[in-house]
Amino acid sequence: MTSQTSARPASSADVDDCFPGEAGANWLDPEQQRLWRSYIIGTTRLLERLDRELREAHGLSLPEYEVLVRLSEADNRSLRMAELASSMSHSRSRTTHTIARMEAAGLVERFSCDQDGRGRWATLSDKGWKLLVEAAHTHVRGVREHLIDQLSPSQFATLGDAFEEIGAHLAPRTT
Amino acid sequence: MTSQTSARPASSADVDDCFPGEAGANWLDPEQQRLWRSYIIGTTRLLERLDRELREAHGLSLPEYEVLVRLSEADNRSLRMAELASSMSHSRSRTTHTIARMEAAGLVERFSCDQDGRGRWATLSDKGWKLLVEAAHTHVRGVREHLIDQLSPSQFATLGDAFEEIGAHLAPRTT
DNA sequence: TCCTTGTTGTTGAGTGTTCAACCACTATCA
DNA sequence: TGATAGTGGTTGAACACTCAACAACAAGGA
Repeated sequence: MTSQTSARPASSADVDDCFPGEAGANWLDPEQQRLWRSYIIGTTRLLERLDRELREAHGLSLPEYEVLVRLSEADNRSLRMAELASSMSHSRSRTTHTIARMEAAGLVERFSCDQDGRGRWATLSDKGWKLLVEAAHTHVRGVREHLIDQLSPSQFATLGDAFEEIGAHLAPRTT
Repeated sequence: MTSQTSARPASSADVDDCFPGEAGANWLDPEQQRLWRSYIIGTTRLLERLDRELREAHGLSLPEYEVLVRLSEADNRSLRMAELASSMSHSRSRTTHTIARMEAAGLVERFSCDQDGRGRWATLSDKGWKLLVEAAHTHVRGVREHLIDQLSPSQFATLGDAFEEIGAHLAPRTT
């Protein structure tokens, strides 16, 4: 294993020579670096694991699962493509491709929109609903086991609230 | 915008009929659902933003930047491929592809290993070092602006420690 | 020595995402 | 009504990642 520092390009002796006069460059201190790196590694592993478990048990990726969840919550189990995209913070293009695949798999259907000739509805099919009902067990168990059960309730609450603020601060994309 | 619930497949009236006798299925409660979804959205936006800022300013993705950081910290600015992979929790295959691209761009070099005929060293080139020195400013500014400055110090510390535990609990892959 | 097993790293095919361009349509303003 | 700008959604190519298979070598025992 390697050392746990980061962000500042290096820690060896000759480094200061390579950042001449940049003492005021406001680097992360070692503790901040450690926390940041823990976050990156932890998130990488967590999302990878949840994705893998869904795939192996149900042939569903984590983003696909999220699509099913959002459609299931919507009126008539339907959402406009743009709504669906922004609710997940995905690009329109990505959403189109994802829904196209899921439609080919029979999990969702698409319908043109009467009120707005440009729009399209994505609707959860019965097959999609049934798959969601099954996959939800796997997903929830994973979130508990790998995330919630690893933390104290207050840790988990702090974590969620923190990302609430972070997400709110980062304006949604428009691509 | 849509409602903020999740994980449990739906919230409409007929849902309980669809989960017969599963009151004991241990779903996430509404607050847990909210926290979980905040995390997913926040993380999606944060990583996407940091990646975009690096790309636009330096033509470098966030994973590529992390490669540069790790190599810069290592003795002789070099790491074995497997070490590099595991330090980022990436697969060997992914690391091979990433390094191949970065080698083509002149940012790293690869050398066979004398002690172990199977092994290879990835080494940071001068060009890679120079790019890292530049990109570090962008990256650190982004981490501060979008993450650290949005949180209190104790929130940030809690977040980092939480993911330390989460990451530790999830065994590294072997693929 | 030979055989077996495990490790390191690469490869190419398949899959998912991004990006830029585009068409169809709506909204606004004159 | 016509012109213009903006929005919703799709497309295809380029790019990044996963997965399974593989080649080369190491390690250890018979």
